[in-house]
Amino acid sequence: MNAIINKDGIVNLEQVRDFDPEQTFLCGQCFRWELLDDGCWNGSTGSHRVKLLHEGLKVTLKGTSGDVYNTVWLPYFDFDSDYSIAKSTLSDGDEVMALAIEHGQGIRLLRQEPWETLATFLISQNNGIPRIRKIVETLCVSFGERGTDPGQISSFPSAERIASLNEDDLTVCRAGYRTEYLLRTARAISEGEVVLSELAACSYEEARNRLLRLHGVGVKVADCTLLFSGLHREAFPVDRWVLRVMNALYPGSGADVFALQTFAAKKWGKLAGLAQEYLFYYARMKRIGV
DNA sequence: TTGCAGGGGTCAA
DNA sequence: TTGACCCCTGCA
Repeated sequence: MNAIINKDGIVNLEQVRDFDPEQTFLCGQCFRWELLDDGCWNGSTGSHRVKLLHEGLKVTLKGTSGDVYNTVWLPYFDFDSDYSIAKSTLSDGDEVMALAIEHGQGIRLLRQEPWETLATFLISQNNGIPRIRKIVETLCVSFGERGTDPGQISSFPSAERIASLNEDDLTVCRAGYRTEYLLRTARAISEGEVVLSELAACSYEEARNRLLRLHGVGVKVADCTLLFSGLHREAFPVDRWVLRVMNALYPGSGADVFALQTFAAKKWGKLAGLAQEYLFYYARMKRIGV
């Protein structure tokens, strides 16, 4: 992949393989990217915003710079990873997986900002996608930092910013009982009870155990946080969808979360999280397990 | 219009 | 292991 960096805030990427923004943004790992009328995707991570246009093997990023691309967007999109090796490893001797990869060939696992990922999946629990998007958007618009240019979106509020609020302030988000989880977790993070930047250096099990100390964070939210922030790609989040899908595609793989995660760890190891995304996307497209 | 079930979980008993 | 939790959406 080649990156051509212009001075006017535009980065042109050529020969971008294994990337389809629709598949990547709509496979359930993020909730803030939106498709605009001009065909661009508008999104953000941390305090950085960008517009993305995808045409064949070309990707154009607008509203950024060479430095920000190299330090923020390149790792965010996981563009420095070669997915072809992972794909051939996963599909070797596995027809189900080969088919799933064919359908979701452009999925990339993002490396999202850990706090934003944690907070978003805290909000996602027992909730539907449109409503998750609405709550996250209200949170950002109400408490994030606003971009200076017209059409730019608000950034995700920091843990410290949310920790400075109270439950009444957050009622505007209409998150219900999740408000308490968000507030308590934001306070715990800002007080250093769990240091998110240390999780990458921990083993997967240790990282997960640390997240589980947070009030409102269970196994599902912890695994989503570790997988979708790129901290531990072997995480295999199991929700009711995954449970149904796995039992439809791999009969006997497990009747509960623990059994399924054991199956996934044994079968896919460090690639378990990626395998899950291909299977999940495929199952949703084909309405398998519905 | 109203009522009800269910949603990509977690906590506490 | 089970019910409650907030609140929105879809459906009858």
